[in-house]
Amino acid sequence: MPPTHSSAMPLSAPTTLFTGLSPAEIDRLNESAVARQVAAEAYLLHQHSAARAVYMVESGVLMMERSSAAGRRQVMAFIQTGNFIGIAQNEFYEFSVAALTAATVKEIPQKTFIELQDEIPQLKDNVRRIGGNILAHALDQVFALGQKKAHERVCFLIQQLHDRKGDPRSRVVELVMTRQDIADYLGLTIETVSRAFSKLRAEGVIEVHSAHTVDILQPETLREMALAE
Amino acid sequence: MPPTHSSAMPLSAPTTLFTGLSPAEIDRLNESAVARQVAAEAYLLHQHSAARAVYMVESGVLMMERSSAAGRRQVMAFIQTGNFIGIAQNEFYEFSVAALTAATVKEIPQKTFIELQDEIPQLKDNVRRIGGNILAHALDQVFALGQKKAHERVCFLIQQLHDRKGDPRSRVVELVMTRQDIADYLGLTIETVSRAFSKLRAEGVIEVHSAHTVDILQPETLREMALAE
DNA sequence: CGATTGTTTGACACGGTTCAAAGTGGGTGG
DNA sequence: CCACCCACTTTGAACCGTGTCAAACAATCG
Repeated sequence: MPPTHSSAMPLSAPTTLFTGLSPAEIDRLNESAVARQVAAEAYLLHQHSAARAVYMVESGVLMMERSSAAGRRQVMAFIQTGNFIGIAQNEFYEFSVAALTAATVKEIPQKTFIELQDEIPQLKDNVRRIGGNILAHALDQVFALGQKKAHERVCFLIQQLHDRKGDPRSRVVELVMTRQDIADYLGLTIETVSRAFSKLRAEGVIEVHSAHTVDILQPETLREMALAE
Repeated sequence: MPPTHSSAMPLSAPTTLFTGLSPAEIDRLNESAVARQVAAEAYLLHQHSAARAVYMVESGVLMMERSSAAGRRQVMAFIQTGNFIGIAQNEFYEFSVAALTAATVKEIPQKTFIELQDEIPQLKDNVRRIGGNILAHALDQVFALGQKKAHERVCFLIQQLHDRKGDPRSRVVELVMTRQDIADYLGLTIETVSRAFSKLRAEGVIEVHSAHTVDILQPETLREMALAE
């Protein structure tokens, strides 16, 4: 049976670049990669700069954002261990990527990366799939911003962060980002985000331990609100 | 010099699957393709169905949409001649595609399409680029829904439709879709969209010939509003 | 322990939605 | 060909959710 909704179904086994690769192939990929450290608050890459590399996140949390000339900022994604950056780019990056925490990434030159795909068919498949997942994520966000109320968008984010953690039984979600980052991700203001958290707490859907840790008390309610059912 | 913003720069020569291909290669692609007619109002494909083919639009206008269990609908894109459908999909379509007008498309089985990319390197590049454009479109929409006011979103759509027409000097834009479609694309209601058109008309930015034809009177103002500068 | 930054809460204003009604246009049948 | 009808669009008025402005509160770091 097909999923009822893309975001309704956490990926059971998320595709990485290494999925299905032989040890030898994994080695080849790793040989082409250079480890890079990114300090908290620092930028990994900037909007409009030439897209020369793709990145795999090894640790830490980063944030993909886009700013207009007027200074309005939209956060496009929060990026965690196992996510990829720059896979579906043309010659220029369409966004900046900043580190929320100290992070380590592996950098592969775009040219090398494209060549490796010709030599490793399975890698090409993985890239295809990851590209599909990235687009699916963007479409989920379009739906959230276009159709959902403030508290539903907050549920959408909490659910998204929860789904990415391996264990579905865990009910604790860490919010590494600030309220401003959340607001800019969901197309809201700080105050509205804060009120949405308070409302969900008052309704008993979540518990807010600190501003950066929430407990999910009613997973089913959260999920419904996140999907806007 | 890099573009100031992805949507600020209409693609000078939009990439098609055929870009840079030899006549023989174009023939091979065409041999694998089956022409299909889609009647106005009919669906080309449905959300959650298995993604078995990719499509090139030859004529007509279609609409990509996603609906939630609650019946809320988000229009993801308006698709015109030269656009592609299903290029960046995984096993299931994440959206439905309906025809606004009678349309003709070429259908290529996904499997064949993937194999052809192995045999025609330039085709692989084209697919990469088209995939990048599709993601860029989605990111533009996220930005619009997250950061822009109603009248700016309407400018965003008008500008987008204008940029896709070949001739940048033409100041006429045809709106094939209904106000409801526009509303669902921009995350607004019919009434708000209608009021936004009236406001832009009152300000002299556009002229509304009929509900489905507008004249751009102040291209510069329109562009600024569309970009939210 | 104070200072600074980030978060929550409150009061009010505004933009967008909702509900209602009038206006417009295209198509059909008389 | 005109008149009617139906669907779509526009406009109006009241309401509500979110944004804005302001202040209290909490947490973090020196």
